[in-house]
Amino acid sequence: MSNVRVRFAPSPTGSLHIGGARTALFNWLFARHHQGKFIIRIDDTDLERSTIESAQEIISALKWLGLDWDEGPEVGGPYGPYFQSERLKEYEKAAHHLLARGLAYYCYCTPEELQKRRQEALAAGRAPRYDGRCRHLSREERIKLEREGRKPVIRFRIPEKGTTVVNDLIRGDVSFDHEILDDFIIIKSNGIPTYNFACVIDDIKMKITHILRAEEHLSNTPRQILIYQALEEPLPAFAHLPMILAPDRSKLSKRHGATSVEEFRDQGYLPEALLNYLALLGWSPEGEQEILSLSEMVRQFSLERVAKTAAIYDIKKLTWINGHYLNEADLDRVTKLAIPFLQKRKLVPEEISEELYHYIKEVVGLVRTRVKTLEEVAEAAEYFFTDDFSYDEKGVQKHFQQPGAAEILKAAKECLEKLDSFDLESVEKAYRELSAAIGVKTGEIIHPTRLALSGRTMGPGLFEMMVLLGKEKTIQRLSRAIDFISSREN
RNA sequence: GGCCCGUUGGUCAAGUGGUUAAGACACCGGCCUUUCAAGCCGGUAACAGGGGUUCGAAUCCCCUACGGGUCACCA
Repeated sequence: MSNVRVRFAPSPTGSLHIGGARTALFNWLFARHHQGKFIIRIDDTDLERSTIESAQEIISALKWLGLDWDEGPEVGGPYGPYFQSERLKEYEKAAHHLLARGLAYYCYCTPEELQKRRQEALAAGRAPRYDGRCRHLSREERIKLEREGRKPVIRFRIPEKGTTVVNDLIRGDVSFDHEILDDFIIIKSNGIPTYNFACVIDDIKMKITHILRAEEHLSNTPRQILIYQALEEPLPAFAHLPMILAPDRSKLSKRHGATSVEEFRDQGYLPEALLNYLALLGWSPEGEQEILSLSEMVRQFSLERVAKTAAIYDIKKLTWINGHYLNEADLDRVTKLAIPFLQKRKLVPEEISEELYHYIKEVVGLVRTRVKTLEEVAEAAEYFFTDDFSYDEKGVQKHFQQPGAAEILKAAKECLEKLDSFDLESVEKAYRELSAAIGVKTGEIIHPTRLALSGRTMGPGLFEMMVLLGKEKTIQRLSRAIDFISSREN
């Protein structure tokens, strides 16, 4: 029995980013490895930017990935609610506790004033810190400011001297001098707590034992530690995960292509592939095996093998891993996953009959070995569902514009027409015999035939393709190619 | 700018004082083959720079450079 309790606490201001997904994954792996609890909490204290749609989107992305949680939205739990916006009383209580003990105070500076001072400080080359001017306001001064109509915020009083050390499980001890910390806001003028405060209160209330989050939070940590101390609460362990960067080493953003879990899903990536790839960004398994199932990752996961270095994400490797899983996965599952992609291209109807399903399944089985995403499956499968395709121009030059090309196709067509059964063996046998009979290499029949049937120079094995397409379609497409060649010649 | 973190091939990365400095993706070549993939075999390619410490440093210390994070009534 383990008492490990970790949480993933996204703010619902957008979709689930792959960085966030990686953080969620590491927390999940850590919890499962230690047989602890994985908790989801929605940090929605930013009233302007938080949306319920975003929260739902993040939750559904997590579900799609298969990262299940023991406590949180939808499942509840003993330490709820799991939306910060529903826990306002808790923060208020804690803030007043600090206020009463002189560890926090009201500040009446307006955002405009603060902004101005910040800019002045920056321009003068000074650190843009809060100057502490409301630190020692008398009762009279406060009343006066309030009469001016100012709504105060509550600030936390940073101890003047000393340093706070963050004992990071990944980075070791990191110390921060209190001189660089300023009295930060814990409750905004609208009564809502800020992140640094709310998350500490919740982590305490939810009995979180380990905080695994992205490195961008490292410099917030001393402030949070000071709050734990002011509240006389034990500290959780901290571990700051390396960032995930775009190929140009900048922060990942839309201009770098897909960044959200949802987008990867829509481009035809499989959840297990994304998870496997994400696990490898910042963590490494002990052996040389990089293709790992979720349970294998759980077994092996350890913070000791998490890197300190920011990682640049590489879509090529993700795609390679996806290709692997695409081929390993159960064919029925892949078929079902591929259908929406075919529908998007209007290759199959909304309603799929059983007969059509079986055809699709065969097509998917044939093309998936040579592509890496579901999107590519649909692309590669196109000509199995429509006659409306054109011939690859290079292919035409290479295979149709050779002397005798039309004759070869004509001979092929006639030879296929005579076939009683149109299965793999008979079709292949017919072609081999034909090539011997007319004295050309098999390839000289195969290549133009492939182009005639698919419009492409590459694809699945020709005989499989012919059989799947069926005798009628095969002959029809050969005729079309023969006509095409003669129209070009004239 | 202050503070903090980091720096091993193009990318992910192993490595914790003595290694021919792993492995994977990508790239290149070969084999296989009806094409393209896959698969198999092989190849190119790295310890940011400079000082120390040490018999010996990718590994420890310092400096420089570079990259990233943070400094909000955002999280």
